[in-house]
Amino acid sequence: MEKILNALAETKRMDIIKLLREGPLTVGEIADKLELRQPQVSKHLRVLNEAGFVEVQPAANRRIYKLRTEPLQELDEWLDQFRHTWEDRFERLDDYLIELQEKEKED
Amino acid sequence: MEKILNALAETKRMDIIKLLREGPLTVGEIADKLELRQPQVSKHLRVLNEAGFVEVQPAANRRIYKLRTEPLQELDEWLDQFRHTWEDRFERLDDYLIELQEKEKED
DNA sequence: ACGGAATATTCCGTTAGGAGTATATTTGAT
DNA sequence: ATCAAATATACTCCTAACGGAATATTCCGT
Repeated sequence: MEKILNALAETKRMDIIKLLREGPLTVGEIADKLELRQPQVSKHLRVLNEAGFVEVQPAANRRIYKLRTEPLQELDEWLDQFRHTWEDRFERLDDYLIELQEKEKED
Repeated sequence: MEKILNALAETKRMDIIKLLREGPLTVGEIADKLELRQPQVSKHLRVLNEAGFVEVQPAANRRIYKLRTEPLQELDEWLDQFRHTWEDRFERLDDYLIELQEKEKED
């Protein structure tokens, strides 16, 4: 999960992901469309690959990168644990303040 | 969105978020429970705050930090654009390979 | 007003990561 | 076998960010 978030938390990599939503692309094409240098693209693709965001298909000279959505699904599942929270969360802050005062008295 | 992801993509901050799920806590309590030094906790809370993940309630000497789920909701909404993709995505890779060969012939 | 506790901020050293350039590697074409 | 194109890797530089220690700040109790 940390790897996934780290991969996403970088503008250029996020751009690549957005771009690959429209379909697979070669390294050179990505570099052209995003106006990045080829080495940077390769490096970012490496990170994305290690986080599971892309898969590679060699085609002769080139390598075609295709988006994988599994990491995003994982992120979605991770969010599950919070979904109930942003729906029926009751205000615990007031309770906590009282609890804190109780502790004070004990000392 | 970048701020949100950046805030999440850090182990300690993620730990703080997990911890705050159980309820609001003071800085000192967070430091104790996670075995972190107080200044680091304050710094991480600063980042979390700027990303909208926490709100603060001063109580005398202390400051009680409470989790906000809005950024997570934002993340959830951002994921929407991919949800259809990981359901009914058709294989475009083969098509692309053919398309690539067409381009070759043109040159 | 003073002192202590809780927290925020600052300064510093160290490290991780991104960008640029050059180079290695692979592949197809001739 | 050689060459050019596409890509990956290595090296260097530079900046951002984390961690630690010290200090500033705020607040309450006395």
